[in-house]
Amino acid sequence: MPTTPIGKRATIFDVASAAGVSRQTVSNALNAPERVKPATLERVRSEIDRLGYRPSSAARGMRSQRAGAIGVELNADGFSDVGPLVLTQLALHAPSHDVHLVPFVQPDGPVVDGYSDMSRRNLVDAYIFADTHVGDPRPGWLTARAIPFATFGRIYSHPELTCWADVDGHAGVGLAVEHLGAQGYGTVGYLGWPLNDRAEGVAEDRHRGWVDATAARGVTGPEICVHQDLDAAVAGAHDLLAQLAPGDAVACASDLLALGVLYAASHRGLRVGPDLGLVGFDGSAIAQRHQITSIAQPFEALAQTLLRLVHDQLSGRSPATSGQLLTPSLAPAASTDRESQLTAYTPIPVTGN
Amino acid sequence: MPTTPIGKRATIFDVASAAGVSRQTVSNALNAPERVKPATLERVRSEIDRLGYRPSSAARGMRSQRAGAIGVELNADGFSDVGPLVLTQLALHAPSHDVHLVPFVQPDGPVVDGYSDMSRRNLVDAYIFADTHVGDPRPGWLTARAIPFATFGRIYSHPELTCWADVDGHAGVGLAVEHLGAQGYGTVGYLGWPLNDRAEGVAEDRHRGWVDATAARGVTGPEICVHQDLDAAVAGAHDLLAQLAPGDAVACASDLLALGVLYAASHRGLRVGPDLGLVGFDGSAIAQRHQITSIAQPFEALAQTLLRLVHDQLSGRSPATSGQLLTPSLAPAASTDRESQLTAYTPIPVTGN
DNA sequence: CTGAAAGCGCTTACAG
DNA sequence: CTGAAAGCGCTTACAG
Repeated sequence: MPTTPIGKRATIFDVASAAGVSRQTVSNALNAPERVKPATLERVRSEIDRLGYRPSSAARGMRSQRAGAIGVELNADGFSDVGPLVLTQLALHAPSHDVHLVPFVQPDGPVVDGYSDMSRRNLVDAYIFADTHVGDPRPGWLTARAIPFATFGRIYSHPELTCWADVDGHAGVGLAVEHLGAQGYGTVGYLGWPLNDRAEGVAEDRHRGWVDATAARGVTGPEICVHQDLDAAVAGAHDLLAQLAPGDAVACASDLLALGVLYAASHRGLRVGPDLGLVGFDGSAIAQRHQITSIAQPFEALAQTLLRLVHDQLSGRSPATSGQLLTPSLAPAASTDRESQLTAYTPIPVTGN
Repeated sequence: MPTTPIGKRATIFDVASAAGVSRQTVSNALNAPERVKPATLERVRSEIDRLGYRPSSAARGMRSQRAGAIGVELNADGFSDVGPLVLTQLALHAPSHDVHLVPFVQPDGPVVDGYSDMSRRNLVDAYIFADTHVGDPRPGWLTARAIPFATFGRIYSHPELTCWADVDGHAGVGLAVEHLGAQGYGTVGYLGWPLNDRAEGVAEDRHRGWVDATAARGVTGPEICVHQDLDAAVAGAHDLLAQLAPGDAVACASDLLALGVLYAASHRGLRVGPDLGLVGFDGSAIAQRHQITSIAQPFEALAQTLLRLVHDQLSGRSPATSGQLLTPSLAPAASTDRESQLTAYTPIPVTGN
């Protein structure tokens, strides 16, 4: 296979001869600048800039036995998991940790094949992945081989592991309840997910946030749990709204569930904002599109934390003593504020039931 | 920085001595199997399997002067561009082209910095990116340096370049119109984007699909163009529906616009399906969630085509003589079929006028 | 069909 | 503070 020419790169040798020093001094200027006399350093650096020199990734990796890369597993269906937003933030911040990302997909669910292959080729030094669950083979396999990794979401298969970062759903829903209280709404009901659902931990985490926050207010409210589906959300919201009065509010486990509340409320002649408080969760496109106040996931902090977790392990630094819980923030939508003047309502069909 | 031990990998030397051959023979078995005697090949391969040997990515890259990687630029906002779905498909099919992906983000829009840096480090051999536009510096910069690349979307800055793959919006909207005709709907109107919009080419492509398909039917219809925004879509849909009668239909440039039609229709007491035909475009989560028939983008074919385009260039093969137009497919939603029995309607508020 | 030599471009010891 | 030597693990010529 002939290689397409891509212009001659400058090598460390070119920089060394241009600066009148040896190759090692250039290497030191890059990797241990404190060992180089300031005047020499300055000269070397200016030659580096002039020639546009960058160390060859392959040569550096080969000598140092580090790929300088983090494998990131994507979900085969292209949704959820280490979602697009986290991946974007990871890609944005990877350079500051001196690594690049290598995304990969395993068509047959959470197995270990892809990890085994990439590690054998020394393609990556560590991994980031999401959606761990009881029975997940990945944390155990990696741990047994002392391969560094960090996960988005608690590691339910190995509660003793601390190399995870997660959204503090408890605090997030707490924020939602407080916000609704501060806006003057009365009882705050909850539309959430079944507690024994697939994403068991997440459902419970967010639910307890509502339990504790409403308990703190001294006023609890009705709750309904439904699966992550629009029709189910609408039906659940009707049940919930039947137990609430105008001036009350609903906190939701997700923006999709909040959209269901929006539909059901409208069907019942309730205006979200003036008549009913509503806060979703995730800060997703749904919330933005329908102007629903939401609890925004801290994607940037999540990405930075995950990168730091693997970076620390790669540096042999002592691991964190506990998982990292990151607090989401309130993303208010002006038009669903209590004071907003909603005037236009458009009826809309929802199929099913 | 001490390195965390990750278990001793087998090297080409281990395989060679285990199989009783020299290192080059192992290399040949991997890279030019036809040059190795079948019996020897078999013996080498069985040792490779037994030892779990994989060539070191860094060593191979250094010697062959190929990174074996494709840089993929992601949009800084995490949406659109080479979307999550294309990226997933790229990651899924990259191994069959013997490459891995390196996603990267440029915080300051479509510049050339990231490309320059990655190429200087020999981190990737080629690039894939999206959203080219008039004045885009990337195609010219890469072409001048003979760095291979392929784009998702036509290259408006360099019409002579053929290294692109795109969705055939013309054919897609044509499919939509034909489907609506086959279902027995009458006039087919169009809710699209302004033709001089940012995504100029896409808007025009899809619009002409409607023009040509309705002309072929011998019955044209009303058209309205609005920006990609739910409120604007609802307003535009009202204008459009005012010019249509029950039994007519609407084809849309996107699923979000189709959602606007769904809302406006419901507001006017029209049931999508029995009273009004509706087809969106993109096969997005919106269409699935609201059970809107849509034109699904061919993400897998797109990814495979993009990989093939860069692979051909890297192999020095003759480039394609024209861009690759991929035909999307109809993704019918049973509940909005003409014959469906829609019974449940839920009114829903849309904020803004 | 198989093997001995050279070298890809760095960094890591170590010696001055 | 700076430099000469060695070697990371492969593949690419080339010689047998």
